[in-house]
Amino acid sequence: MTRDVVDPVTELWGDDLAPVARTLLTSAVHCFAKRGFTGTTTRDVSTGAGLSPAALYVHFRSKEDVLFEIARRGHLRALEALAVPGGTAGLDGPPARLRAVMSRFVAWHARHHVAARVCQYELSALSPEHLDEIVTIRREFPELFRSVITEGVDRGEFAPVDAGRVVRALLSLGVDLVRWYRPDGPDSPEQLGRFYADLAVSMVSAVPGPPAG
Amino acid sequence: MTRDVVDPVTELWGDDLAPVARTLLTSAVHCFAKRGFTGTTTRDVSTGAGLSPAALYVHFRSKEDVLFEIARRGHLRALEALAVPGGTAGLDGPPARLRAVMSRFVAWHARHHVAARVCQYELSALSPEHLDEIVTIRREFPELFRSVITEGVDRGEFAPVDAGRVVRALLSLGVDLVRWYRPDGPDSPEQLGRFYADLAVSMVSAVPGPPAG
Amino acid sequence: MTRDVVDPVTELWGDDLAPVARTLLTSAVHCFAKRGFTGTTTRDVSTGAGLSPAALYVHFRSKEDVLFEIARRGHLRALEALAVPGGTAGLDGPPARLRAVMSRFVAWHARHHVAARVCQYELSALSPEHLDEIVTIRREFPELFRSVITEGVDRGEFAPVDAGRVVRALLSLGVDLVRWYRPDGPDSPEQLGRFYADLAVSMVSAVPGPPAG
Amino acid sequence: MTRDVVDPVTELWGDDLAPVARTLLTSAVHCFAKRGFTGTTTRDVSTGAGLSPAALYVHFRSKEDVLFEIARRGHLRALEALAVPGGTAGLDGPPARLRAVMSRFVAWHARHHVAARVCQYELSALSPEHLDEIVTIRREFPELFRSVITEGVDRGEFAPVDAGRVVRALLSLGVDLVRWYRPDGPDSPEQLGRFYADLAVSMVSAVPGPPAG
DNA sequence: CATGAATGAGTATTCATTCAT
DNA sequence: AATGAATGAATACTCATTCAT
Repeated sequence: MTRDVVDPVTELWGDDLAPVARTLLTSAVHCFAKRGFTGTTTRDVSTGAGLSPAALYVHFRSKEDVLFEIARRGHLRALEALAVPGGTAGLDGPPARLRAVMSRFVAWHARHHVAARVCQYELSALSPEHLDEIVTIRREFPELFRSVITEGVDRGEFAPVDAGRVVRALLSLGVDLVRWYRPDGPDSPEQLGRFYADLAVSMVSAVPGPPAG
Repeated sequence: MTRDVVDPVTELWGDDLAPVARTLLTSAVHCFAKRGFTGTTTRDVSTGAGLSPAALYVHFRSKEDVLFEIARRGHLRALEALAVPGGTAGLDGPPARLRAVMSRFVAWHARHHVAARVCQYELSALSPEHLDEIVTIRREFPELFRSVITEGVDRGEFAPVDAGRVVRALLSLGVDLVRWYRPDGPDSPEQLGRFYADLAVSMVSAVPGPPAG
Repeated sequence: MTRDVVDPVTELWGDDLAPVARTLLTSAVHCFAKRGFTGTTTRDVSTGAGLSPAALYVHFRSKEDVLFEIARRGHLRALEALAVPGGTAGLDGPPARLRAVMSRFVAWHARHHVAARVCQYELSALSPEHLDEIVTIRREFPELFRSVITEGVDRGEFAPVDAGRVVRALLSLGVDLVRWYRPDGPDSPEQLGRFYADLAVSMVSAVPGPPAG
Repeated sequence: MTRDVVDPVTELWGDDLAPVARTLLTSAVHCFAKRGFTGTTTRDVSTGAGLSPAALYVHFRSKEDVLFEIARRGHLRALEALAVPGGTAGLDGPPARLRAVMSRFVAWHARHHVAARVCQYELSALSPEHLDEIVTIRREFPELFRSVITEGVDRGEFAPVDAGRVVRALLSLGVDLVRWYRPDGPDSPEQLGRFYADLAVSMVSAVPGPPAG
C-alpha cells in the first residue's frame, strides 16, 4: 500500500524525456514555485539538478521552453486526473459526478501543489504562442465542471444556479489552494477533496436564503 | 451620477505621501501586477510615473521598499473596508453578518483586483522583517471570518461546519478572484460580492446531502 | 600654555573664507583622509558639516574644487611652518639649520597628519591646471632641504653626500609618517621632529662604512 | 645580457592562477595604482585585460576580491624577497645583515613600485576580514628589521638607538619610494637599495652630534 | 544662504545564452 | 552529453550636479 512514495513532482514527466531532462524539470518546478519564473536563474535550475549552467541548453531550447514543458505536461496530467478511465459515466447522477470531479480536481492540486503553483501563477512568462497552447488545454477544466452543473440544473437535481459563476467559484477553490496548502497540514489531498466536494454540492443546493421580504 | 470616477489604485494611498510618491506607487502596482516584482525593473516603475529612473530613490529606499509600502497600505485599506464604521453591529445575526463580511471582502478584492494581485502574489519578495509585518496584518482576515462562523455555529443558526476549513474556502474565493476578475466582465464588484455572499451562506447551511445510507 | 586646543584641521583655513566654507573644508579633509577623494561623496562632505548635499555648491564650484582648496591652503601652510619669521638665518651653521628644517617639517606633518594625508595622497584627483599650481608650490620643499644640504657639504661640515638622494630620503621620512602617525602614540609631533632631525644629521655625517677592502 | 625582460607586475602571480586571471590581476594593479581602487571601474580592469566587463566575475568574486588577491600575493612575494633561501645567516654580523635587509626591501619596492603602491595605499578598501589577513602578514616586516637592529645594539655594534623608531624610519624610506620612484630615473632598484642601506647603517652609527653642552 | 527634488551618466554585478573543447 | 569560459544586455542603485523655491 505504499502508493505515495514517489515524488509528486517527478511523477509528472513521461518516459519520452531523458532522465536528465526530467531532473531538470523537477528542479525547475521547485525553483519556479519558490522564487517565480523571473526570480529564478538558469543557474538555479541547473545546479539544483546537479549540473553546470550550460547543461540546461543541451535539453531545452531556453528557460521559457522549460516553463512551457512544465506547463504543458502539468496541465495534461491534471486533465488526465479528472478524466479517469471509465470517467464519471458509471456514477449515478449529477451530484455524484460533481463530487467526483471536484474531489479529484482538489486532490490533484493539493498533491501537486508545488507544480500546480507554477502552472497557475507563472503562465504570463510564456511566449504568446506557448501561452495559446496552454490556454487551449485549460479551457477543458471549466468545461468539465460546466457540463456537470448544467446537467444537474437541467434535470432539476441542482438549484437553478448561474453555472458560469458557480464554475468559476469551484475552480477558484481548487486553484487557490496551491497558494496555501502544505502537505504537513491537517488534511490529506483526499480529505481536502472530500470536504470541497461537500462544499460544491452545498453551492448547488437550494438555500433557505434571507427572508424574501 | 457616475459612481466612481476615482482610480481604484490611486485611492489607496494616504495624504501622508507626497503626490509624486503616490504616482510612483500607482505605477509600481500596475507594473508588479502585470509582470511580477522580479519581472519589473525600477525603470519600468519610474518611467511609468513619468520620471527618470533615479527619481524612485528620492522617495523610496529600494524597489523592495516600494513593494512593502504597497503591501502595507493595501492590506490596511482592505481591513478598513471590512471593519467599516458602525461595523456589523447593527446587523441582525450571523447570517446577515456573514453576508456583510463576505460581500465586502469580495467586492474590495474585485474593485482593487490590480493592487490586490500584488498584495496576494508578490509577498515572497519582501524582506523577512517586512514580510513579518504584513503577515501580522493578514492574520486579521481569517479572524474576522472565523468569529462570524463560530458564532453562527454556536447559536445553531449555521450547520456544525469545520470553521477553519470553511474560512479558508471563503478567503480562497475572495483571493483567487484577483487572478481572473476583469472590470469589463459581466459582474460589478458589488454584484460579485452578493453572489459570493450567497455561496457563503449556502456553505454553512445544512445540505440535503447524499442519502445517509 | 593651552596652545593646542585648536583643531589642527580647522586652523588651516584663513579668515577669507566664510565660516560655513571652513566647516565644509574641515569635513572634506576628514572624509578624503578616511575614504579617499573618489571614495567620498559630496553628500558625505555636506552632511559631515551638518548641511544638505546642495549646500556644498553654494561655497564651492565642484568636489574637485574642494580638494584643490584643501591642497592649496594645506601646502601654503606647511611652507609657512618651515619658513618661520626670522627663518633659519639666526641659526649657526648647516647642522643647526638642517635640524630646524627637518624637525619643523616632521612636526608639521605629524600635527597635521590628517590634512597632510589628503595633500600627499589625493593630488592625482586634481585637474591638470590645479595640479600644476600645487606642484609649483611643492617644488619649494626639496629646494629648502637641498640648499641646507649643499651648503653643509660645500662648507665641509657634512660628508660629501649625494644631495638629491638625501633630500628625497628626508622628504620621504616626513611624508610617509602621515600614513602611520597617530596622535595617541608615544611621540608628540615635536618629539618626533627632534628624533628625525637627529636621523637627518646622521645621514649627512661620515660613517665608518664597511671595510674598504 | 638584458637583465630583466619579465614584467615586474606579471611575475608576482603564481602558477595556481589561470592565465586569464593573472592578466586581470596585472591590469588591476596598473588601474588601481593609477586611479586608486575606488577610482577604478571593473570595466577599466576587464578591458585593460582585453576582456568584456563580465569576464572579471568568471575569475573573481568581486572587485574587492581582486584587490585582496593583489595584496595577499604582493605581500607574500615581498616577504619572500627578504627571507631569501639561505637568508642572512652567512652574513657576518648585524651591519652586513642590516645592509642586506634594507637593500632588498628597498630594491623590491623600487622594482615593484607599481604593485607596491596598491599594496601600501589601497588596503583601506579591503573588507575587515581581508584586511586582517593582510595585516597579519605585514607584521613580519617590522619584525625582520627589529631583530637585526636589536641584535646590533645588544652586541654593541650599533649605537644605542630606539629600535622601534628606527625601524619605522627604515620602513618609511622603503614604503614612500613607491610614491615617487620612476624606473627611468637615475637609480636602478639595486642602486637605490645600496644607497638606502648606507643610510640605514648611518642611522645606527654613533654620530658626532652637536657638542654636548 | 540653504534645500528638497530631480536627473544623466555612470557603477558593480547578474544573467540567459553561446561555443570550443 | 557536459562544461568552463566568455559576453551583450541588462539591473538595482549611486552620485555629482542643477534648479526652483
